[in-house]
Amino acid sequence: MQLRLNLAGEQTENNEAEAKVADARKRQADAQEANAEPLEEAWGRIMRSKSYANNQAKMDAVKQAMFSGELGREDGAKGKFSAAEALRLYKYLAEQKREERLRDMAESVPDNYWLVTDEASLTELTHILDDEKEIVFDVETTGVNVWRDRIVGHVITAIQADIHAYIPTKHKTDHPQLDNEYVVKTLKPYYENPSLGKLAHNAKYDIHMLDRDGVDLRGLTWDTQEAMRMLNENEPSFALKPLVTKYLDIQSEKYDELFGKNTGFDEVDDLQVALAYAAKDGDVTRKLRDFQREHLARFPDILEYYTSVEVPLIHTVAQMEMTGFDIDLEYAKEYGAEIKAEIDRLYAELIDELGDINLNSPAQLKPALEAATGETLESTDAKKVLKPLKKKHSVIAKLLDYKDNFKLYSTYINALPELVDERTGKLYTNFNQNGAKTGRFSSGGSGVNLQNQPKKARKLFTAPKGYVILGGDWSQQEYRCLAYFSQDPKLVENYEKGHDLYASIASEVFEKPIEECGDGTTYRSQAKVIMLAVAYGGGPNMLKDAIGIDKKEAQKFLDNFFERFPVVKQWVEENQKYVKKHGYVWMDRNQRKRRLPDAKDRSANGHYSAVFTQSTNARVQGSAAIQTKVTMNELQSLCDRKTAEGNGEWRLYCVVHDEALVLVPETITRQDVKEFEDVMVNTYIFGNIPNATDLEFYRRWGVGISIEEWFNDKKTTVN
DNA sequence: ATTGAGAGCCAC
DNA sequence: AAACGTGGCTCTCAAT
Repeated sequence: MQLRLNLAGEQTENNEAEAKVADARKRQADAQEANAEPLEEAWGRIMRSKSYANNQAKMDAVKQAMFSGELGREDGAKGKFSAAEALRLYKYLAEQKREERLRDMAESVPDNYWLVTDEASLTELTHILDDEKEIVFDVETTGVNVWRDRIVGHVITAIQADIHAYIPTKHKTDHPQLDNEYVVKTLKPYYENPSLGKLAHNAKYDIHMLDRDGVDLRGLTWDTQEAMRMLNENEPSFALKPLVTKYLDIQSEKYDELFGKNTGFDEVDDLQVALAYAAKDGDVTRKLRDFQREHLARFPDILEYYTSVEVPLIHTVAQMEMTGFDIDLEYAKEYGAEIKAEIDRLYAELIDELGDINLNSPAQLKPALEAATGETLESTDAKKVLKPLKKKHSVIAKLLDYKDNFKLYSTYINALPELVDERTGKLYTNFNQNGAKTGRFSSGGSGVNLQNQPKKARKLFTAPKGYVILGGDWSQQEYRCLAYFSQDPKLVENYEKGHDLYASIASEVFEKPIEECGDGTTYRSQAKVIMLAVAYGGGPNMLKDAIGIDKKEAQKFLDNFFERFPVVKQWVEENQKYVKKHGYVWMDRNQRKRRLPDAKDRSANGHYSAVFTQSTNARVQGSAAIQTKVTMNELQSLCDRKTAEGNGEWRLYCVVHDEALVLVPETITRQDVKEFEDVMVNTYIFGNIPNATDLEFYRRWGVGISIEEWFNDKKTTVN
């Protein structure tokens, strides 16, 4: 869509507006004459309609415009004014407002917003940059997909000089503009200069886009989006405009509302409009940073953590995302066909038994299943409801089998190959370094979440030729964190002596000698779940579902645990007390908070609330996430160092909470593995609790090869 | 056709 | 005495 703008008629604008009003009045009069219903009456009728209630804000805008005479009825409108017509008029009104707004923007560009479209101006800008310590940068693009879209212009704010420049390079316009290659070449030394500080909002996006143009951005000092996640993880939106409106009281329209949802910025043909919009982002990003820095200064530990861990992590994560994933398409095809055949077979058999229903519809499935089994089902939840009935009814066993296969096929095996990028042949995902409110990563955005790939799907992820994946899994990361926080002597001793934690817990909780609680015993696996329940703040309901026992027994296990580990119990209670009093809890070394304001309110009426379990869980989960993040930055340094040694490229590959993977040349040595392990184990330690990590090689992710096995096989192949 | 809520289920 | 953490994707189903 091209934007229709007429900026030539500045002087005639008033006349135009007057003419518009006159025209509207005339049409309104014509229409009223046609059906003789006064506007007041028509609106009185519409306001009683359901449509009005559903679209009140829009309707009110139309109503106001009609009563003020700005807006009349539709062209050629006949008969009674209807709610449907009012809604159509809203669209017309919104479009008018939009065009008016764009005109205003173009006409009221501040003097310190520079449109740079010739070499002399760009040179002048670079001279200003030579004197700057810190700049804001932002790239405008054809869209929001970093793997597909391209840069169409650069925003640079020179903070000291208070100059906000927009350098368009690929706008579809008759206006002259500089060539992108020339601009990139000119700005590259500034973008890549680590001692010229850079601010941005969602810098990872711009880092990716610049990388596409061969620029390795360095010197990032502040990201206003990530900073906001430090200041308030409960913020409803982390987009620049809502934040600026909320905290700086600077109004700004959303991109979609100004330019349309699927409009690339290159389609903005009026460069004054482009300047007004783009340069403002640079301007407000700097203001937002100043605001955030002032507030974070009150929490020096958070500020220190933010600048030393979160900010460098942005570059680390961008590097990791750029690595991408090789997907074994052949294998996916074969394996997919196999699963599909199994799904079809099971489907046919199930339809025979249950009738012609949609097995994926819980609403249809529940009654059909009840009829076939004679059971009364609470839901069709596989884990909770169906699994316990699996042995009793073969149809349920079959259905569970079907569900497993269907999920595996539709979400993973069949879906992954579809998501491979045609340009590079790799699969990409987005990692959000503060996607979870606890500070954990989330992943997804392009249809693939790398953090919930089942083992069977991980087999599709292969190392490229000449490379192998090296993975490290922190052993019991969150429980070590729990031991550290609580300082429970039994837990601490367990980790200091390197004993089997689950066996120790089983022995305590079930009062059995440790010999009966070793690997593979039910006691041990149940102890594992109990520990999980404790760390996640789970109660008896969660535990009973997890191990398939009744609630009473689950409660007994929990009681036993807390009786045997009273220090853990005390620590959990302290967290609850703390959150009740303050409305938040701290992560490890006060690096960040988890704000749970409901805890303060709820305490007034004495009800137990989810925030109490969250208060313990957030501390454990959030502190573990800090360990992962600090270590990731070190792993990135290790990769850079190893790559610089010249024996092939090392790259960060993926992170899944307590698991970090790197892609390394298959010529990797035992000494290299030792260095990787050192980084995993020694970068971030929870006080007196040592870390441990399980290392494995993968040709296919999920099919582990032990370190010994790898090097022994190597020897035989080399010889 | 597109959108949003809810159910369900994958991971740690 | 109670009580169950953090995400994202696919599917259905109903509403535009």
